Amino acid sequence: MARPVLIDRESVLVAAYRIADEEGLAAVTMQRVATDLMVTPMALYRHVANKADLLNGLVELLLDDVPVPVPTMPWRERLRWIAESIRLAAQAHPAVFVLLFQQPATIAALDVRRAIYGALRDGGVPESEVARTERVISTVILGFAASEAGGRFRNRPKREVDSDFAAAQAMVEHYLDQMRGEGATPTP
Amino acid sequence: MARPVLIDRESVLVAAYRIADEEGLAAVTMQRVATDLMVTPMALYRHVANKADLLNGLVELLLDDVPVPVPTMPWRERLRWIAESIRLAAQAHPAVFVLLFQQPATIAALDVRRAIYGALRDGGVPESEVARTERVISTVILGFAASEAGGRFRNRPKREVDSDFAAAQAMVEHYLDQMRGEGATPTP
DNA sequence: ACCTGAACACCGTTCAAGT
DNA sequence: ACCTGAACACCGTTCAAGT
Repeated sequence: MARPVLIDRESVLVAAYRIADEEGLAAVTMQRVATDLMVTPMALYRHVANKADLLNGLVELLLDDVPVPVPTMPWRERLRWIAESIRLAAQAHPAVFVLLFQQPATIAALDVRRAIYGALRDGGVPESEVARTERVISTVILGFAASEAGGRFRNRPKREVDSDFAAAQAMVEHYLDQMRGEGATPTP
Repeated sequence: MARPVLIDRESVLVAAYRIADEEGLAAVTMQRVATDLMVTPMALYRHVANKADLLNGLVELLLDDVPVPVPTMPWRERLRWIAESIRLAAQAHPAVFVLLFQQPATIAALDVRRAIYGALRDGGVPESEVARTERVISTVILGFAASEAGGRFRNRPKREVDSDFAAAQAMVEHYLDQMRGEGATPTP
């Protein structure tokens, strides 16, 4: 009988993801991932091209963990939901999250970006300003989440960080109201 | 005669800084730094505690490269100057800049933070709001600069990134005007 | 097709030894 | 005090070989 398949790409990524979450990126080595899967390090190379490919896979896994809101939700709530989801993902997977900053924005988080576009359009942001507005507010939210994930706020009490996040969100919302133009309908 | 001293902490950091700038963080190894200084890798350990200490030293070097504005400058111009300086430092030293996100905000950039505090006070931000306002606007500017340094915008034309930065700055300035309160003096 | 054994060039770091 | 030689346990990655 043929030998059973021991691992596949997904099991490799999941094992690496768990190591990153529990012990940080430095603990994610080919040898360690292999050990956890009870194979030799060389077996991994049939499922990931190399270590860089493995790390890219982790970012994909992270983005799959960011829930996208249903389009029936009011647009403002959708944006708040996305911001909150990104922050929660950063808190749950800080090691992987910082890798997001090394990836082109056009590749990472396609679904999330589309959801933001939809909310901005429904909010009355002119089509010509939708793309830029998304880039600017995404940078603010990602910057905050990455600061938290990377440890920039590690010496600050949680309540303070929470209210800083609320302040950043308020800043974003005010910017948004400007982008919507003066003739836009008030907050739905 | 005594043998001449070959290296010191500063020469080690400067050599590593140059390698990081020219070839990225991955090229910064103890062996490579030692080779450039024409000593053995073990010689470095008399001047830096270990590799983590060396990387921390690079962040200090980076922050020394961020010029702080003179306090005679109008406060709004001081803030713009700082934001611009941070962005330029990120562009000049992208590899080292991303390390800033791994450091507590309280340790890194003490001088820069003090300069921002001063500008905010001169701008009429109430004392009780100075610290939080600094944290929020620093996060926006650092987030933008780190996005650029990390390559999140690498697929976008330079002009677009420049105008995104201007938009982010406008957002920050608007937030600031709110923090200054309604009775504050108009833009000096 | 999938995994292993052996091997390579590199890592960071230590310790005792030299000057 | 400062640097080196030798050594250690680890990296990522390749290639030929096994099943």
